[in-house]
Amino acid sequence: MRNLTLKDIATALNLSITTVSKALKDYPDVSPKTKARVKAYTKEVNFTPNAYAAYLRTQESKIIGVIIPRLNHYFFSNVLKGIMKAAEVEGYMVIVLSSEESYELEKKQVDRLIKQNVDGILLSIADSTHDTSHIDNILAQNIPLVLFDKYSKLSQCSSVIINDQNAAFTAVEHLIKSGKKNIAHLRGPLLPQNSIDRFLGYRKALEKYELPYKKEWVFTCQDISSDEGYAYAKYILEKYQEIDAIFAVADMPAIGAIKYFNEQNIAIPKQIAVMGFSNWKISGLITPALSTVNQPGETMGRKAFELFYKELQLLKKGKKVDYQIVEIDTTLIVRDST
Amino acid sequence: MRNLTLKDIATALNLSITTVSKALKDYPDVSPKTKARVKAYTKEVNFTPNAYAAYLRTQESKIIGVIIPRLNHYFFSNVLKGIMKAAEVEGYMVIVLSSEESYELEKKQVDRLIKQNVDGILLSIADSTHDTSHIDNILAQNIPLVLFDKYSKLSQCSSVIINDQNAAFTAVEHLIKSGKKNIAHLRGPLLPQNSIDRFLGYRKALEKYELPYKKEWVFTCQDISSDEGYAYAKYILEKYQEIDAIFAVADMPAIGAIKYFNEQNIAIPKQIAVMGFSNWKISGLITPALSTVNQPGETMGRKAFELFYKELQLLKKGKKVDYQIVEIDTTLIVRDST
DNA sequence: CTTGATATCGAAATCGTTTTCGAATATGGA
DNA sequence: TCCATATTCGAAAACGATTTCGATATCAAG
Repeated sequence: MRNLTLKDIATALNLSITTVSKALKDYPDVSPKTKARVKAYTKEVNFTPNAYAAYLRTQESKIIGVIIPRLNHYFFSNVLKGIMKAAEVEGYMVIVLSSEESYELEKKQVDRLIKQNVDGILLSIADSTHDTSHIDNILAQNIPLVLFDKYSKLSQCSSVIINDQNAAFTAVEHLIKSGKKNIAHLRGPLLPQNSIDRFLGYRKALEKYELPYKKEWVFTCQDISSDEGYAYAKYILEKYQEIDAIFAVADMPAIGAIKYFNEQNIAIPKQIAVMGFSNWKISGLITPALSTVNQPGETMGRKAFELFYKELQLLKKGKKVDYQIVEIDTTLIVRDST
Repeated sequence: MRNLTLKDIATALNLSITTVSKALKDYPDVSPKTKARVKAYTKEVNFTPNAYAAYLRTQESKIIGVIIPRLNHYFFSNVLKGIMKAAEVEGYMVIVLSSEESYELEKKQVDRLIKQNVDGILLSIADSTHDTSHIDNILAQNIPLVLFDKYSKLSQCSSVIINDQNAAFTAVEHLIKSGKKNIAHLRGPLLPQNSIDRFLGYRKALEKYELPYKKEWVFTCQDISSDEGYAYAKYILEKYQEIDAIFAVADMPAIGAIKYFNEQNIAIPKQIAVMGFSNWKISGLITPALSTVNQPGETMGRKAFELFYKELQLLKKGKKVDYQIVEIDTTLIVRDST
């Protein structure tokens, strides 16, 4: 039961391969009558041209590649969802790869996608990525590239991001306005821009409201896990009893902290408030429900695809494409933990 | 900066396209010397044959398609991870599609994958899928197919599953052995086999330990959400105070129930115990931590790919392939909610 | 009746591999 | 020296679509 080919259609309709192909693509030099005949028949037998053969002439694979740092990660799953929905509308397939937060693997995955001749690459860089030669490599080959969420200030390409600094500022400001004065920060690793920006937002908020910044109150989460949050919560309770609020770089550490405080019967938010970041599904389900910053993953994904698609159209027309940076709005979500 | 082709390599080395191709594929009729020369050069210039052109001859795309019911779903993310890791080892790319639990969309996605000429399809059927003609269609075209987790008893094809009935039995048995006597069940929708089997496991456990089965104590979760769990928990507390344990078809409803009980200051597990199913990441992080059944997603994904790969090898050799059903072990995870 | 324009179609080249089959050269034995 | 057999290579035909360009048919105008 081999797939049908243009030739099959042509012989069945007593036409040439050329005419069938043209009819399907609405070329002006085939009569409306034959067009209708061809289209009716191809619909009847459910024919669509072989994608790979088409690629060989057009050099368009109608496939894009997406690399995310982690697969089982609520936020990135949502981004994927946004990408796929948008891709489907334009008839694109999505190949998904994971870098597992490893720079080496990320380079390798980029290489695989280039070899696969995808029409574009959507990438969220790994925390451990410290140089951008592989990214520049993509750009050098004129493959449309869009970074999302985890971007790099070093590379000159389209990106879809949130304003981490402002979002963090707003979150910490909310803690301050609710009366908290000694606010600790569970920050992310030193490398990714997002960690840096959220940390800067935290500092800026303290500064504006003239609260003390103490670097002992900033704790670094290497892999942004709940375990780290749990451990730091314990440490804070033992060592810095004056701390009355925690702003975490992400929901996971915040949830870990809440778990520990629950176990110790610490009143949240009365004795200590906890603020997360990202608005994972889980954050609304724990007790107390976690206040956090909503980071609209699906919207980011959709935007990222749209950016790619626009670039591709320009590229096909031979026009100059210059990169664009889209900032997605975040919102503060106040629940019971603050 | 066009990609290199065999022709480029051939002219550079003063050989024919044929010889270069053969050298790369270790044909016996090219001398070790030229083989070495070709391989050294292709490595130097980082050449790999164009995948789509190769497809045209070999009819192998080295791409598989995966359809899952939901993208932002911890369990399926883990399955994806397992599939991708295994696929990568064999040089396969993975196109991911989502059916969003819709039968119509699932049919469409299957169709897209067939049109894309993927080498195989890995599928977890949607809850709303009520017939299997699209699945039979895959099989009819001789495309290797592996179902995972959400399978159907109707289709004769390879599957990777857990023993839902046994797993549920063990979970309920644990509730009984911990002294609970009036056990309610938040079941899934009526259609998917998994819901049915978990429900049957629940009944079997009650039966074995001679506990009453009351159909009023079985509540159906249409979309297996935390909201449903929350609502049913409230209903149970108001209407059936004698119920002292809940076995949920999945973690989400269980977590919703716990949330409500926490709000009402109900002692878990003393007054009412709660058991989930699937072992989502979140279930260990709430308070009290949720007892559940571990469903090893990554292992399932890996196994599913392996099954596909084995089938493909047989198919290529023209051997008869008959389908296989692999059962993955689950384990009971006892935490603080029981 | 010729000419030129227009509408409709098809032959053939092309994309980059793979693979069959035949040609050329080298090797070895009688 | 000559033939038979290995060894090593390349020409060419696929794979299935797209697209350029030329061929034919039709028709109106001169």
